[in-house]
Amino acid sequence: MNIFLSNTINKIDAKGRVSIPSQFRSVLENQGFAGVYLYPSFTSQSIDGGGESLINQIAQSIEKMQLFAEETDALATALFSETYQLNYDQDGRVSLPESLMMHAGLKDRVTFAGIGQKFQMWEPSAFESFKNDSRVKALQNRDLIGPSVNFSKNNKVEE
Amino acid sequence: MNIFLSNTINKIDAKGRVSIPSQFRSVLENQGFAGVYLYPSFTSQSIDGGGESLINQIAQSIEKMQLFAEETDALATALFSETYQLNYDQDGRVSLPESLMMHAGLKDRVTFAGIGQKFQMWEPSAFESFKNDSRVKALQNRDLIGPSVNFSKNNKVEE
DNA sequence: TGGGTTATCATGGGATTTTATGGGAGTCAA
DNA sequence: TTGACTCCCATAAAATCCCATGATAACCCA
Repeated sequence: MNIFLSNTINKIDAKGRVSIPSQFRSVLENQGFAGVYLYPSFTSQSIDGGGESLINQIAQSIEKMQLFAEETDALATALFSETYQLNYDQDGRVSLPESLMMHAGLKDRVTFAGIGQKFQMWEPSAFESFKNDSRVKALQNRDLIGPSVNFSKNNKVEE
Repeated sequence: MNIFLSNTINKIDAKGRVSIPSQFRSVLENQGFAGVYLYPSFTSQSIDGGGESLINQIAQSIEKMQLFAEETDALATALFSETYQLNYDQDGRVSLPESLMMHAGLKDRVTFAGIGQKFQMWEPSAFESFKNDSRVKALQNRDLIGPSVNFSKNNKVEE
């Protein structure tokens, strides 16, 4: 598999360890190494995560921006200084940094949600409400997605 | 064959396994790998399914959008976090996630209905009533399809 | 054309493997 | 020492593999 899909809830144990879901690990390992990059989401109370290719994409888009040096630096600093590279052990577990736990309001359980190029980690009940809101927005914006996802209005090629 | 056609009812066994109809499997394998992508339909109480090409289309349209936009995350969450990639075993069976079973109201039997680029999975009796409605709408809108599909009284886009 | 033989397929169930998770023991630094 | 972090092993539950069966469909040949 090469994109992050589906969602699961895993436990954070007494030592602060969490298992990265096995399907996510196989995506990560396809990208090059047995670990994750995590940083606090800019837009929500969750943690964004991904592998080599996510980090490369972000680095590239920062380079491409035609900004004054200071602004680019500020963005890069904001992003990278809060980004952690965590290698998981042979059981597939990492221990989360305090600041990320805080940002997402995590206690003893965490929802891993695959969203394609990256995944997010949420406090489970917070994720539930976000998901419901997302579904509503997606329905409103379904034209953006394109004709291929036949998720359409009057549809019906059916029979 | 490269599109999904016709419909069959298969059993969900005690372990929660279902056989993907063999004709569907051959479509899927033509697309690259021995598995399905499943997600809850946005518009009905059913499960949408397809192969590589369906998921690639979805992924591409989302990639085209901007990386940090809030809307993009919401859209990607709505689509991907509820999408499951299930590789079927050598008998052609998958086990369905709880949340999909719930969404479609499945118990011990499921109707697979081919609708071209993708297929749907329905609780059998729910599918029956949906099919009847669809046929009425399809007849009303048959001009939309174009002259090439001669989709006359005895219908059948099939074959 | 009809009848019998072969494949193919959906399904049941036992055996094996994977996965998430708990906890012990070792390492290193303050 | 104490705490943070590994590495390693144990376990239970879930997913997957593998084999057997019956039913149906496809095939073949007189």
